Amino acid sequence: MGAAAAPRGIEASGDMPEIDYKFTDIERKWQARWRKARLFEADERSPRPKCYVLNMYPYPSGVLHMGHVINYTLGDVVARYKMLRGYNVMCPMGWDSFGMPAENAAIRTGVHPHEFTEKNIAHMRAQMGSAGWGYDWRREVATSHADYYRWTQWFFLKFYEKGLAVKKTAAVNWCESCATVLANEQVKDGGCERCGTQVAQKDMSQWFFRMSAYAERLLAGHETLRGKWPDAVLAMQEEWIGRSEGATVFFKVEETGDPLPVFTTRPDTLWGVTFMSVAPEHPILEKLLKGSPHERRVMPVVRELRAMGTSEKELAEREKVGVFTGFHVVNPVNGEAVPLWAANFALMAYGTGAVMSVPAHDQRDFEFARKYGLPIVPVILPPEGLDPAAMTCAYVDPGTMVASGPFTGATNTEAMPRIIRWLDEEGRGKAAVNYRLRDWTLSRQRYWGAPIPIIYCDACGMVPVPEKDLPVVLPEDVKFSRGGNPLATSESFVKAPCPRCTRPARRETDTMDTFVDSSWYFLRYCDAANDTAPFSPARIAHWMPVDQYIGGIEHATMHLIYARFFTMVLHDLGLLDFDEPFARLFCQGMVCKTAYYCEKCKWLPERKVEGGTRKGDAIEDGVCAACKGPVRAEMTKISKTKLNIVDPDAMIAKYGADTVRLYMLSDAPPDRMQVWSEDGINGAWRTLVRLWNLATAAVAQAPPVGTAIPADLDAENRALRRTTHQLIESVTGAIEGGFHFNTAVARCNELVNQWRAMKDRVHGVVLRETLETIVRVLSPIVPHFAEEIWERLGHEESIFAAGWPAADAAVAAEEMVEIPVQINGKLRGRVMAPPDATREDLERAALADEKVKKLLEGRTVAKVIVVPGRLVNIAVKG
RNA sequence: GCGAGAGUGGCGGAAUUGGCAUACGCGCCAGAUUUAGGAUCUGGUCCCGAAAGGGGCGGGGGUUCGAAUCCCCCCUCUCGCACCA
Repeated sequence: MGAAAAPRGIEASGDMPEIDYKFTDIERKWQARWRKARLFEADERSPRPKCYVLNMYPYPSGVLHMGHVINYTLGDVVARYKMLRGYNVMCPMGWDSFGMPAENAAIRTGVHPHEFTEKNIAHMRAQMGSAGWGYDWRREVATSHADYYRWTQWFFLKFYEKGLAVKKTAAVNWCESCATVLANEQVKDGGCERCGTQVAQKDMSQWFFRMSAYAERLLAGHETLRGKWPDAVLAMQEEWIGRSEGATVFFKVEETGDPLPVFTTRPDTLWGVTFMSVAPEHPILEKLLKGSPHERRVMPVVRELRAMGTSEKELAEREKVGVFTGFHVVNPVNGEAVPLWAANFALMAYGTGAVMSVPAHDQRDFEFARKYGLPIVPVILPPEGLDPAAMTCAYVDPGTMVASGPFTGATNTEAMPRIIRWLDEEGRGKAAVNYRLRDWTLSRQRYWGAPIPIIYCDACGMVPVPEKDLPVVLPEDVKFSRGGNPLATSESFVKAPCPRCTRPARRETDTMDTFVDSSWYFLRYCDAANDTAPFSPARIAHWMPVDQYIGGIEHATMHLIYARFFTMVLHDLGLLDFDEPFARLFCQGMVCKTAYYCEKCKWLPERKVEGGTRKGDAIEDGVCAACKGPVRAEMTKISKTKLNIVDPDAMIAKYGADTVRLYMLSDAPPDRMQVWSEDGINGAWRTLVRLWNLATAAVAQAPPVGTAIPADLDAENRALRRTTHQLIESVTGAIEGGFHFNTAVARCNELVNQWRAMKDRVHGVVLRETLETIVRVLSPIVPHFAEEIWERLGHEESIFAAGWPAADAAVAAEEMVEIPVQINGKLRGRVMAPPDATREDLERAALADEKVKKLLEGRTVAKVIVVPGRLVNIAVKG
C-alpha cells in the first residue's frame, strides 16, 4: 500500500528511495470519501438536468480484462465530465449473469451456476472499486436473479399476447453424442467442439420473436440516430436488416403445376433465366421427388447438400454445388421451361428459398452454369454486344434489353419500374420488398437462463403462465452432466398443473437467449428495486433515453439491434413513450498488444521468446525458447488464445488506477485501436510523477483560495494565463467533439511545460490559477490525483463540486499573432500582427518584410491572398 | 465476393476540417544531479546538405494562390458479414 511508488519494474522494492506520490493511499482515501459523500448516487429529486451515462454491462467471468478497462474508464471519465458540466449523472452497473460459461463450469466441476456467478460478481465488483470507477450501486442488477428474470418472463408474456412470440421449427446444429444443440462457434470443421462427433442439422420447434415485422421501423429509426451513433454501426445494421426492392415472380413446376414463387431484385433479367435453384431444405423437393423416378438419384445428393451446416463462414468458403432434380419450372414471362436444381447456395431462410438463375448477368450463376454446362442467354447488351460463348464473366452493367418480349429495345435500368407494373397487371408477379433480417430465435436448450413461462397441457395445449405465478424459478434439483438440457432433468420443475384446467401438464424447458436479458437492463436501472412492476413510468420518464451509451463495436448488430427492437415493442405495448433507447452511442477501440507466433509451437508468451532485437515494445526476429524456430511479432487484439493478455489488477497495483486511466486516454482517441505497451504506461506514470512534484512544491507557495489576480502582471505571466484560458477552450472542444481526451492531455502538458520553463518567475496568484486549472481539467481522467491536489490547495469541497472551469475569452485572446508569409505556397517568412489586423495591414506588413522583399526582387506579384488572422500567400510569376 | 474504416518521423499520434506538416508523449542522443538509476532535471531529435537551399503525410494523377485534408486511378492493412437471388 503506501510504500514507495514503483517506477518501471517488476514490483516496488524497499531499497528504492521514496517517491512522494503515494498513489495507493491517495486512491483508497478518495474512493472512501466518494462513497461516504454518495457522489455517484443519482437522485431524481435533483434540480439539475439529468444525464444517463451507460456502459455495456459485463458477463461476470470473474476477472476484469483490458477490454473492460478501456470501456469503463471511458464511461467513468464521461460521467465525471458531465457531472462537472452541471448534470445530475446516473451511471449504473450490473451483470449479464446468465449464459454458457457458468453452465459449462457446473458440468465440468459440479459447482452450481448460481454459486459460481455470485462469487465472480463479488470479485469483479471489488476490482471495479479499486479502478476508481464510480457507480450508483443501489441500482445494480443481475439478470440471473429471480427479481430480475421475473420481469424478463413478464415481457415474454406481453410479446406472446401480442403475437410477437411464436413457435416455429428451425434447423439447429445437433450433436448426437452430447444430445445437445451447438452454437455455430461450438462447431469446428463440421464436428462438435467437445467430442468431435459429426454435427447434424436437426429440425426443432423453437421460440421466436417476430423481429422481421419490425425491419422497416428499425431501418427508419436510423434517421434519428444519424450523427449520434458511429456511421460504421449504422452501416452494419443497415446491411443486417438488408432491405431490397424487387418483385416476386410466379413460376410453376412444369410437370405438376406446383407454384414456385421467386423473389428477385432483377426482374429485368427474367428473359435470361436458364435454370432455377432451390435450397436443399425446400419442402417442394420432398413433394416432387417422393415416388418419382428421380428420387433414388437426387435425394441422396440433396441430403448431402443439407448436411453441410449453417455456419456462415463455411457457407462463404465452400464450393457451390447442386443437382438437377429432373423437374422443370415454367417462366411466366415467356412460358419457357427451364431445369430445376437443388443447390447449396440457395438459402431457405431468405426470400422464398428459391433463386432464379441468370448466368449472363449474375456472376455466381455464371460460374455455376459454366461448371454444370448450363446455357447462358444474354438479354441485356452493351453497345458492342455480347457473345455468350466468349464471355469470361457475367455482364452486370446497364444496357439494352433484347429478346425480352414487350421490353425489347428498352434500357434495363429505365424499364425496371414498368416491368414490375407489367408483372402485376398480367398476374405474373408483383412488386415486393424483401429483408434479410430474420426472426429472433430466443430458445436455448440450457439451464442457466430465464425459463420461458409456458405450460403444455394435453387438453388445453400451450398455456402461458399467469402473471401472478411469476417468476418461474430455476429449480435446484438438476443434474449437470454432459448431454441434454439440465432443466429437463428436474422433475419438480417439469411437472406442473395446467393453469387453465389444473390437470397435470409439463413446463417448457427452453430458457431465453441472454440477449433478451440485455434488451431491457438499461430500463431496470432506472427503478431497480421495484417489486410490483419492471419499472415505474415516472422513473423511466425521468432518466430515459440513455444519453450516452458506451461499449464495444462487436455488439454493432446483435445486442444493439435486439435492444432497439425490444424498446420498439415496449413502446407499442404502451409501456414506453419513446422507441429508440440510446440517444448517443460511442464505440471504443480494441486493446491490442504485440503477440508472438512460432510456426511450430503456435502462440507464445513474451517470456518464451529468446534473442532478437527489441524494437520499441516488440521483440523482432527472436527465436522460440522451445523449438528454436523463428518467431513472428504481430500487433493484435489482447486475448487469451494469443497469450498477450495484461492483468488490470497487476497494473493498478504497480502504477495506480490514475496512471492506468491516464494511459488509456492519453495516447490515441478512444475509438481507435489502443496499443498496450509497457513503455507507454511508464510514460503516463512519469507524467503524473512530474506533475505531482511540481504541484506539491507549488502548493506551498500559492496564496490563499480566492486571492484576486493583480492587474499589473508582466508579459510572461500574462502569456501563461493566456495559455491557461486557451487550454480550457480547447479541452472543452476536444471532449465535446468526440471524446478526444488525448489532445486534452497534450494541451495540459503544453501548459505544464510553459509553466516549468518560467520556473520561479510565476506570480503566486497565477501559479494557483495555473495549477487549479490543470487539475480541474484533468480531474475526470485522474480523479484521485486531482482531488488530492485540490484539497492540498486549500479547498474543502470535492473538486467534482467545483464545476468545469470557465475560460475568460479576454484573457485567452492573443495580444499579437504570428502570421506566416508564403510565396507560391512555400513558407518564406513571418510577420507579427494584432489578431484583428485587416487584409490591407497584413498585405502591407508581408510585402515590407525584409526576407520577402529580397525574394520578390525582379519578380512580378500576380496576386496576394490574405486570410486575416491566418496567413498571407503571395503568388508571383517568373 | 460484399460493406465499413484506416495509411503522417524509429513508435502512439497532432494538424482549429482547404492555410506554418510532425503539437503532446514514448524511444533515442548528449549533459547535469545522484552511492546507484529503468528516477529527476536541461538541451537535441522528419530526411538530404557544411551552408544556402531542397525533399517530405502509402503510390500516381487532378482541382486550387495554397491539399495530410477535396476529386479520379492504384497499392497495402484492419474490422464486420447471413452467397442478399
